[in-house]
Amino acid sequence: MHVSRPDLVPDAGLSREEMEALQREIAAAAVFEDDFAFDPRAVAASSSGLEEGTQTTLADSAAGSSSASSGDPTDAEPPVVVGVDQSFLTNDDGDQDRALSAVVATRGGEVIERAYAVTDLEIPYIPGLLSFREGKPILAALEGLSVDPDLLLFDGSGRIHFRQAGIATHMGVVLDAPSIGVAKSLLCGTPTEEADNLPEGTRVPIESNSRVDAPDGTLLGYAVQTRQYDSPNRYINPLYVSPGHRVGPETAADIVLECATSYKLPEPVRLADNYAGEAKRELQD
DNA sequence: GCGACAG
DNA sequence: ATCTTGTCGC
Repeated sequence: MHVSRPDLVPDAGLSREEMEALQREIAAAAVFEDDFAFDPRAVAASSSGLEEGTQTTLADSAAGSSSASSGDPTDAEPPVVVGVDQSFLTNDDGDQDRALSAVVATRGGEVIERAYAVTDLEIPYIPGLLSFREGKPILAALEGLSVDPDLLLFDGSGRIHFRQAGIATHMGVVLDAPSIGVAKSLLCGTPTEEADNLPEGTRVPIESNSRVDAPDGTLLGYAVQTRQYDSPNRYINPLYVSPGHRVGPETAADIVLECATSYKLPEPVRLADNYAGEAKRELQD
C-alpha cells in the first residue's frame, strides 16, 4: 500500500495535545460516506458460492454482472478485503514491549495473502489514542502485502471516537483507503434504543453525545448483531461498527453483516485475529 | 472531585 | 490486549 498523507502518520513521540490536534485534522479530512468503486454486495460473493446470501438474488447478479463483460470498473468482481488485528509480545521481564500487527487479505471469502510486522511499543494504551500505539506495526504489515486492498477492516472504532478519528479512520485517511471500524465494546456515543439482545441481522444507530466532538445526535455508526443465540436466557453482545474512511455508516454495517460466517466477527478480522495469535506463539514459544 | 474509557 | 480450566447450555 501507499501512504497518501505522510503528514498524518501516527507519531508516538507527540504530546497528548498534539495527538488530539492531529486527530481533529484527520477527522476533517475523513469522508464518512460511500466513496469507492467496488460493489459492496460482492464482498462475500465467492466463485464457489459459500456465503449465506441474504440480499443478493440470482436475478440481481444475472442482470448486473454474470458473464464476462466489457470491463466495466464497477462490475461485481469481489474486492480485496483486508482484516487487521494486533497481539503483543513480551520481553524477558514479562512486560509487553512489542506490538505485532497481522493482516489477512481476502477476496470473495478466500484468503489470498497474509503478512505481519512487529515494532517496539512506544506508548501505553490510552483510550482515544489507540492508533498512536498500534499504527506503526499496522502500516508496516500493510506495506508487506503485494496485493492492493480495496477495503480495510479494523479491530476498533472508526468514527465512534471522541474526536471522530478512531484507528480505522486514522489508518484509512493516511492510506486514503476505504476502511471500517469493528469494535467489540462501545467507546463513546449513545444507542438510540436498547442495543442488548438484538435479533440476528439487525442494527441500532449510535449517535454522538456530549463526549463526542460532533453535534449531539450525529449518526456515528451502528450496534450490529451479526450472530445471536436462539435461547432466551443468554445472548451475544453486538459489534459496534463505524465508518473509518470513504464508507458510510449503513454500508459499513451491511458489509460487516455480509462478512460474518458462523462467527460474530467479520471473517477478515477473525482471520487476522487468529493469525496475530499464531504469529505471536511462533515468535515467543 | 467523579465518572467513562476501543485494544 | 493478556493471564487461562472448567463449565453452562443446546
